[in-house]
Amino acid sequence: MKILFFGTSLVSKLFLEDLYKNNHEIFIITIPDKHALRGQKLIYQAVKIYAIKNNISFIQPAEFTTDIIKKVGNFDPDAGIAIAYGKLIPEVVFNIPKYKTFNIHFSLLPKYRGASPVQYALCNGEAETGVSSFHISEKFDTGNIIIQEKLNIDIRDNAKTLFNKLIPLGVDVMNKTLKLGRNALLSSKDQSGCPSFAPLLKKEDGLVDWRKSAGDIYNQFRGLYIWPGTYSIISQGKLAGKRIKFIEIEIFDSVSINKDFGTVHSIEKYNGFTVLCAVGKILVVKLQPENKDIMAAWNFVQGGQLSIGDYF
RNA sequence: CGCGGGGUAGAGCAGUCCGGUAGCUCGUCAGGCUCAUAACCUGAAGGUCGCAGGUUCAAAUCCUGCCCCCGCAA
Repeated sequence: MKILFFGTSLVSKLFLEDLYKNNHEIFIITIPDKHALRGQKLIYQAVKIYAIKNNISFIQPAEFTTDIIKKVGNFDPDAGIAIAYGKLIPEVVFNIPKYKTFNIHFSLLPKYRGASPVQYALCNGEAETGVSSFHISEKFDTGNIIIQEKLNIDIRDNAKTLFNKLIPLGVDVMNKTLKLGRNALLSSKDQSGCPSFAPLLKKEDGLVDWRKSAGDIYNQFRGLYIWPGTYSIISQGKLAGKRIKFIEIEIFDSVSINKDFGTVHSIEKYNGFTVLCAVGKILVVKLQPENKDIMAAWNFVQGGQLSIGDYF
């Protein structure tokens, strides 16, 4: 099949890989290159790197000019697939392919419409999520559902492990949807149920609120595991004012009711240290101080960086 | 030339301003104590203080150049 592929990130690259291996003829639309990390280096996104490596043709339009639209039309695609593309696709473009364009979304739509469905499902402590394929319409994530498959979320799952489960399922759903071809258009149904939203995450969403319960904080940690991560800022102690990123945490106790939430409560030999939450305690196992490498929380304590009684 | 922090024993840090025997908490090894231990006691090993120059009687510390790591911002 001739496939028009909209994608940018690592996740979309994994879908692209499957399409490429299945010998589809692919034309990629990905986002323009973005600025830099610490120095000023240009970063190529995963999809672009893969496209270059495998000599797949791609374009990086900043906007869909008539010229771009003409190019896409010349490719004459059978189907369009959008996965983590990162920009809104105008109707004139997503309607170009014969069977239109569908999207793979990692939630049971209409739940968790938006850019971060996996993360939000975890943050909310959901026990179940899934993958939906749907026809793209003008509004984000509102199109008609083609295929929907469920997946259980394990209590130990974090964003990384859950993505690892959802991606193969998503690839499967993508292939099934492709196989439907024109029939996908006929069989798709309106989204039913109460919609909820999972907007793009911001760095600040990673700030831990110790007034919450240990369970809620742990869910937040699971959800934001890959990005932006969870962090807190030391208010009182040797490193007052410094930011600490949490790399690995556990629920240490989920029942105690605490008044001095945010306080370092105990040092657990070799394991790390505990912090009081409004309800329960969190054990910090691995962390990354501002300007430092990732280290075991226990080692952090060894260096005298944090003591019992200090607080976030 | 975006802003900033850092490189000292296997780990995490102090010491650097104000040059003068390389220190702390752990780990490791040996011995002791103990029914026992990731507990306690005693002892030991382990460092070209990121690299290269310079100043000095003397440099982890002051000066110059370079390499590497990281946080933030975008």
